[in-house]
This record gives sequence, C-alpha cells and structure tokens, in this order.
Amino acid sequence: MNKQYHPADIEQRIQQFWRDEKTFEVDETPGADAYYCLTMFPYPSGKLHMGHVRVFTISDVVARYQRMQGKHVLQPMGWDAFGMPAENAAIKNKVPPAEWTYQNIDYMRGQMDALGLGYDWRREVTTCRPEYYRWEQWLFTKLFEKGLVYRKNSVVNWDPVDNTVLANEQVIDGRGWRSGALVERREIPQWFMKITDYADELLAELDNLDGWPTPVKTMQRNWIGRSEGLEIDFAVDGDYAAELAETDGVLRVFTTRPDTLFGVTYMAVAAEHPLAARAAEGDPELTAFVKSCKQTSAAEADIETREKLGMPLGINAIHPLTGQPVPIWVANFVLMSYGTGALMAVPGHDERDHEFAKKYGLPIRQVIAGATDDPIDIDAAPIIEKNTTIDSGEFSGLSFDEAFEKIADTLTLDDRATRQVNYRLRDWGVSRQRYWGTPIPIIYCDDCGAVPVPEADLPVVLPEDVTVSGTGSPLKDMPEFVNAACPSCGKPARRETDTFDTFVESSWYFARYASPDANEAMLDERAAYWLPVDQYIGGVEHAILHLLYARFFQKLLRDLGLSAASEPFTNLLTQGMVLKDGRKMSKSEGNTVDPQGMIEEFGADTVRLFMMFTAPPEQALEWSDDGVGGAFRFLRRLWRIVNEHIESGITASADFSDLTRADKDLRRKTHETIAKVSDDVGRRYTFNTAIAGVMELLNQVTSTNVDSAAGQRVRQEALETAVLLLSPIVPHITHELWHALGHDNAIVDERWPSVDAEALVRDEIEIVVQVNGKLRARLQMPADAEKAALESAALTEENVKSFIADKPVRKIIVVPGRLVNIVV
RNA sequence: GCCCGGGUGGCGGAAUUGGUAGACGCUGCGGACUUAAAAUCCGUUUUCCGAAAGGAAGUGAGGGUUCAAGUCCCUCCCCGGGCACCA
Repeated sequence: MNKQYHPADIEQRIQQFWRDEKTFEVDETPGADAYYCLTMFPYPSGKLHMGHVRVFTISDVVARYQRMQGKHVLQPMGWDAFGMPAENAAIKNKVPPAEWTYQNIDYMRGQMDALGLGYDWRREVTTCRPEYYRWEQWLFTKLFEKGLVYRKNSVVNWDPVDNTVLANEQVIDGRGWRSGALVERREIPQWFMKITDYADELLAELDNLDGWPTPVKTMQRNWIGRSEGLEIDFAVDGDYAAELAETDGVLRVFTTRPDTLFGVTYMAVAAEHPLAARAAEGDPELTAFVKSCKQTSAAEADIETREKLGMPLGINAIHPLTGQPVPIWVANFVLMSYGTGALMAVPGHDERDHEFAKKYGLPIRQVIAGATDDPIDIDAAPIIEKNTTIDSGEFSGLSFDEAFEKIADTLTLDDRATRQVNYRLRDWGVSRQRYWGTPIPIIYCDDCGAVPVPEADLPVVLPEDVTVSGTGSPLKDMPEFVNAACPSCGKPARRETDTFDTFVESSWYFARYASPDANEAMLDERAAYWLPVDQYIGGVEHAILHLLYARFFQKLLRDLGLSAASEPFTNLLTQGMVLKDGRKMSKSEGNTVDPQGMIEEFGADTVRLFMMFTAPPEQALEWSDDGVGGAFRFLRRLWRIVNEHIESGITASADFSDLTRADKDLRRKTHETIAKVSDDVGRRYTFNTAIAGVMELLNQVTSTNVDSAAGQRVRQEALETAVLLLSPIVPHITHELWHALGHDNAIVDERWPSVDAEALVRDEIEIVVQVNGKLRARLQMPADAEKAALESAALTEENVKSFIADKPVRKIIVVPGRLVNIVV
C-alpha cells in the first residue's frame, strides 16, 4: 500500500472493477429484498453542475447504504432530454437540437462514472428517443379514448414582434426576451389532461405519504386547494345571452363565503371574460383598458403583484336576494383560468376587495359582526373572520355554518345556486408550441375533427434533422410531417405540430426504468417487481409541479392496468441548492465551480465527502474552496492513520478481554459511532453529522495510546468501523483501505456493522447542575445513581451552594441521566 | 400578492422528544518540525469583565408560556424556493 493518498491512482481502477464485476447491475431476483433508489434525472444541459453532483451523491450514498443492509438495490439513471435549451443552443450554434443533446449525454455520462456513481446503465432511459416517447403518445391516445384529455382555448404569452409564444421565463419585465416587445396574453386552442378528475385522490392520499416531508405535502395540499362553497348565479340586466352562453345566460361566480352575500357591492370579471369584450365594443377607453390588462405575462405572480386596476363595464348584475343592481367591473387581478373568471366582491369582508373598493370609491357594507362589542370602522379594515351575520335580512344573526346552509338552501331551491366543491388545481395544459418535444399524436381532419393516431402508426417520430430559427416550430414548415391521411376517413388531413410539455416525459420515467427495453408495452411485469420507488431524491424546486404530475401519472398507469401502485414514491428527500457567495450557482451569475476540475484536482471521494459534510441534504449548501481542501485533508489523514496501524500489525481477532480504561473508552466510542451513524444515515439522512461522528472516532483513535495486543485489536476494530461507515460516501478510498486492513472481499459487498450493546455500557455519567435554569456545576456520577443521590450531590457543590446562598429551595427538578435544576 | 422553508461565532454547520448553545470542519492567530517551503503535528479561536477561579451577555427583532426556550405560542423584519410555458 502506498504511504501517500493519491486518488488519481485508485479511483479509475476501482470504477473499472465495478464495471468488470457488473456490481450495480440488478435483475428481478424472486424473493430478494428489493429496494428502488431513484434520483430525479437531469436535463442534459452540457456538463454536470454542482447541484447535480450533490443530488447524485446523496442518492448514491443511500443506495450503497441500503446495499450494505442486504437489500437488492436498483439505482438507474437517464436523461430528461427534451426542452428549450436545446432549441436555444440550436439557434446559437446552428446545430440540430438532437445532435447537441446526444453529445451532452455522452459527456455527462462520463462525468457520472468519474464520480463513482453506482448505476445500472443497462436501464438508461433517454426521453427524446422514439422508443421512449412512443409509449407516452400511446398513453395519450388511451386517455383520449377514456375522455381524460380535451382541447380548449387557453392563455399564452404572445410576442407580437417575433410572432411566437414565449415561456414565462422568456418574458422579462413584461417584454419578450429577444424582441423587447410588450408581451400580450393571447388565447389559443390547446390540449389538456384532466388532472382535476383525480384532485380528491391526489389530496386524500397525501395523508398516507408518511415518507414525504411535511412542507411538500402542505404545499401540494394548498396547490390542489380544495374548497367547499356555492356557485351563485347573478342575473344580468340586459341581453347578454351570447356572451354568457356557457353559464346559461347568467353571471356565475364561486364563493366560499355565501354568508357575506348581502355585503356584495360589485362584481369583477377577468379581462378575457366575454362580458368585458362586449362592453368594450364602441368604447375606446374600455377597449384600451382591457388591452392593457392583457399586456402582462400569463404568470400568476405577475398578475397578482401588479397594481390592482379596474373599470366599470356599465352593466349591472342583479343581486339574487335583494334584487338590487350590482355594477360589474373588469379587473386585472381576476384570473380567467380560476373558477368562472368572475367573482362577487365583498369589500367589507375580503382584503383585496376592500383595497379595490377604497381605490375606486365603491361602497363597503358590513354584514358580519366584529368578534367583540368594540365599535367597528368597516371603512378602515375588513372583517375576515367568520363571525355572526348582521344586516342580512332574514339571514341575520346566524353563524357561518347556519348562514351558509340557509342561503344555500334558499338559492338552490330554484336553481339559482349549486353547492360546489372547487379546486384551485387546474387541468394540465400539455400543448407546447415548440419543436424539441414529443409530437402530440393527433391528426386534424376537416370532417372528423381531432383524431388520435392509431396504435399501429405510433410512434409519430420527431424529425431530428432540422434547422431551428427561433420564430415558431420548424415542424409547421415540413409538409412531409404535417400532411397525413385522416386515420378515420382517409382524407388528407393535418398533423398536430405542437409537442408535449416536457413534464409529461418526467411523469413516468421512473416506471420505465423497470422495463426500459419493453417493445410490446409501456411497462411489463418487471415494473411490478420494482414499483413503487422506495426512495426518491431531488431538488425542492420540484415540490409541486413535477411531483404532482408524477403522482397523477402513476394513478393513470394504475387505472390502465399497467401498475398496481397508486403512489409512485414511498419516501421523498428534497435536497437544497448549491450556492456560492449566497447566490444560486449559475452561468448568468458567473459563480459556477466546475465539478470536473475538482475531481481532477482532489478526486471524486473528496468532492463527494465535501458535498455530504458541508450541509444537511435538505438545506442550501454554500460552496467553499477551503472546505474542499478540508475534506481532502481528512481523507489523507484517514489514509495515513490506517497505514500506520497496519505497519504495526493487523489482527482479525474479536477478543476484547483485558482492556485498559482507554481501550474500553475507544471501544465504546466505536460502538456509539456505529449507533449514531446508522441512525444519521439510515433514518435521519443527516450525512453531515454522520461524517462528524466518524471524525470524532478517528480523533479518539489518534489520541489513544496503543501499547498492547488488546489495544491493537481495539484500534483495528475502530478503523474497520470507520472505513465501513464511510464507504457509502467515499467508496474508492474505503475500497482500498478495506483490503489494506486484511480483507479479501470488496467493501461494496460487505455488510453494515452492528452495535455491540456490551461495549456501550458506562459506569459513570456527567450530570449537569443548574440553579434557576443556569449551569453552575457538573458532577461525575455513577450511571445508576438514584434521584436522591443526585440531589444531595448537587446541593453539596460549592459553586451551587454559593448561588443558593440563604434563599429557600422551592423545588428541585431531576432529569435522570441529564441534569438537576434547583429552583430558589 | 399567495403557498412553503430558513435566519445560531470570522465562515459552513451541531444541539434528534422543551433539558449543558457552538459538536465536527474551515479560516485566523501562536507554537513544534524544516536550511527553507510544502506537508504534518500541538495549542487557541462567541463577545465582554477577570491574573485565575469564575462571572455577565448571547441563537434576526419585540413580546409571551415554562423550573428550563435555538427548540413552543403571538407580532414583525430579512433571505431563499414555488406560483401552472425553466427544468
């Protein structure tokens, strides 16, 4: 064994050993204790960034730890290969997106290998390959048959100069990123998946996801946003039957607060609402206002944070209970995509309605009592609480529930209202007006309408040899792609040129790893062996969208009989970002650190160790060059300590009799460390404290003098333990050290060490003495000391006595094994 | 604006169930070894008072609950993530 630690000499050799031995290739062995560990697959953007390194390392540590528990571990890897960056690169470099993407994949795969990540590469999945996306197209046609997809108009960001649809990301301060033109919201027909059909199940099953972080479940719950309320019809004064055709000629609104119905003083509709368009006809001022409302991006954050503006339409609704006219306004904060695109405004009892009413001098009416008898100034602030109703005619003096029920009963009796469960969750718009994505398998026929492509004609292959211009999809200019025969009647028809949202690919890839080469079906019986994923690991930024869509897809797969599982991921770990100087590492910030350079300078183990030691996985990680140096020094020190130990002779004996006090202390530390690290890695996923624990053990090894054969055996045990405990994190150096310590087996095939309870026994423990909660003394006491003994020992301490002085002792609290608190 | 996190020494962080605040590491400072440097090792490193023993203060701010609060409750400030076409 080399006396110096040179990672470059060992890492590639050991990686080759794993390849030769097919160490990480797993099959569907019957009866094995299967464990599926999965990382969110990366977008092949060019080369790995530190965020990738972090999440892959976490996952690899979990996989290797589970393997040492005797589990049959699957850890696959693949590529979320469709997306906008490939199109942008294509425009910039004049390289087709496919070529750019495949080159990136090859490079990044090599980087993953250099990090020592244990993947079963036979299962690699690449979403831009027809053999992958054909099954997605197939699924879509099945959903079409089941009525779970439909087409409707919806809002996009339109760049009027480039004549193209922009992603929210491509809208900077309300302007197109290339043209600089003011972006408009525009409605175009798009395909939707009925995720709202599964809203209740997606919500209810969150309660069973014990292995998910609570914040993620809370966010999903709020995102789904189930609310029970009333859909109330307001008649409209005048003839607007055409504009209100979808709602039977009335202005329909949803409210969770029907108890405030008597407080309605105006109505508000979205800029896209047909009533607004009708009122704007021949009214230049209103036309200009409606247009300006649409001149903001479609992003909800932009709509919600801009100044609240509105204008009256000059149309009145009729209050369903009082018969009074209520003016209808158009307002820029009403979302057409939520509810019916219209709302009843109750400024007395809603924050936003109140602010808007104050601004435009609209009346504010109090119909809910204050919580106390104090006088109320409803003009100053709304009352949001669900208190007793007042000034509401026959519905006055009622609690929220009573008022809700009585008003609901009254209005539903003659069909002027419906009890309704509403969701904030909207159906998933999957159409994208882009080239580099999965073609939506639909053919439009003048006679038959939208017809799904028959299974025999799948996949609809995306042509890869294209030139991307940046204005619209190149597919539109390819007659050989667009022109197709109608599958239904055979007449000439047009193929859909929109592609799927890339979230569609990432919503089922986890299942495809189980049967990546299945040619006859989307999934086969191997999926049943592996699914659901035992541990899923990825960025917290995916807490809502990706994870909700994946849960939705798992339910679709279940309902198509392709998988028995209802939920895709049993346990979820959301990892924080990698920062430098407190900011996200990114090209635009100019603060990236290239993992490749770090691997070459220090080796993969150092990079892995640093990533795992510097912060717990869920937290943001601050990059530090000095910290990397520290990680490297620790490995060098480990190498040297083991080297010095084996020079003085190794031993395989398990005889731990005749130990000195120091030997016993070290042996106890060894087993305390096994217990701590097992808990940290296996349950808490706090790899940083696990590493700190092993560091402490090594500190004690070096501070313990060994002058006997028994002491030598204790040190051998301590070092073997340290090496085993670190092996999931730094697999190369520990592979080498394990052999050096006298073992023939590869450490990757070893079992996790177990605690010897006998070694943990202490005869003396430290007890802390407090006076009035402040630390005043420490006592060394027998571990089995009685409460009374602790009290009397505490009371005789000099420093304790001086703080008690002549004050009477009121109470003594004893926490066994920890402290005594004397209250005076 | 709405939803979810976070805020602890010079820095990253630890404190797992309300029970010793600062484990472990980095940096800095002092020292040993060396012709020298690198590497390594030893000591020290929350602030203030003190020669020391020890004491006082201290976990974003303010209030509260408790024998005891970084941890629980209320109000507020700041930072990060998400907001449906970034992935």
